[in-house]
Amino acid sequence: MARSNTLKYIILGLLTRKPLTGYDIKQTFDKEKAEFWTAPFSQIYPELNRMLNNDLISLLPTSDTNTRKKTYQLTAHGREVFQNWLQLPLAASESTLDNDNFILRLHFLGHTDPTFLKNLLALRVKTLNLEITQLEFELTEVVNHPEQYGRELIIKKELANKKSDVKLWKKELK
Amino acid sequence: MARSNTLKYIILGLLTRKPLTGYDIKQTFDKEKAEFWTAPFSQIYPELNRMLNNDLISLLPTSDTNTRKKTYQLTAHGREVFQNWLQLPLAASESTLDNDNFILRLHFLGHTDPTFLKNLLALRVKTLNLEITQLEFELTEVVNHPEQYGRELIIKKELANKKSDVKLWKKELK
DNA sequence: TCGACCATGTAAACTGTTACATGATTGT
DNA sequence: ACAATCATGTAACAGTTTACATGGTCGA
Repeated sequence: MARSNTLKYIILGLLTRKPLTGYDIKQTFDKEKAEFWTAPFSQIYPELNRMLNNDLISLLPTSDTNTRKKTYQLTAHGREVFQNWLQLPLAASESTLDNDNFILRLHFLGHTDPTFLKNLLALRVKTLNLEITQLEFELTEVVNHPEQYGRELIIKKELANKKSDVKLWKKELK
Repeated sequence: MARSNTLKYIILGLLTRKPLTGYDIKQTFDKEKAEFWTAPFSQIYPELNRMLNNDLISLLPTSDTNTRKKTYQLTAHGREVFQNWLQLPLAASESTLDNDNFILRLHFLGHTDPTFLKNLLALRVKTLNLEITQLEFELTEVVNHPEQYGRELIIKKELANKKSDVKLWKKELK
């Protein structure tokens, strides 16, 4: 996922909830990473400084002067950039939504915006159905090749996963 | 998956089937990528030259001198390196096998080595069960946080996927 | 002859990982 | 006093993507 600057948007997303330090952000990654993402300090701290320079975040003023701790909060600009990024996949007509971009956005949603959630789920279901059609086709091709038995198992796994996802999101859309 | 030099092993794996050019390898990626992997020419060609220098592959002698086409085949050394890489996750006791490393190895298996396939599947099932336990726990935590509704959905999706995988691999183990 | 596809590469920029470096705070 | 954890960073390296560059072959 090069060039998409994912880390920046994850940090923005985490800061929409509450102000955090770089250390807090790393803790959150370690706790939630299984379904999500991870990044080392050496990536987080430089990114925070870049974001500070770009006016996406600002230092939370603190009376505690004798500590090196830096707590960051979103600026108005940062909040706007994050909202635009959230909406991005829904902007283009005829668009699709891959799993990473879907998961990334879903992660930050609560119960507050059910319409947006439904749009996101609907677009993902549409994309999944396209992928399922393609995989069904690939399966018919590979069954004649016993030397690609491993690949056949992978396709079956992917099909089962995607069908399970469609079922889950459709349930949520009701 | 940095540092693990995945591309090298994928190329070795593809060449176990038959000799290929860099262009052929790219074609294979494009065709099989959905369940698998992708890489641009700018990554493939330099990698092939590195592998040639390391005696993992060699140029297939061809009478066709007036073409720039380069067809590569595995050397004995390359074949050995690939076999060692395949077995790697099974070597350590108390090891686990993440999805990427599992899929990567599974992709190259045919019907020829059912024992190895079963060992691989068994290790993956073991790992999946550990991950499922962890996700069940995270789910009990997140249900009290309506502001993390999106994350709750992600955990549910991951749980459904992993349980589906366990079912599929256990069926294959019988 | 012209466009699609075959065929191989280099350069620059970006993303991500590992190793290294430093020092403060908190609990036992 | 000592260990664990809090807290912030730099440097070097590895992997990946995008843009650029070049030329051959084959069918309509």
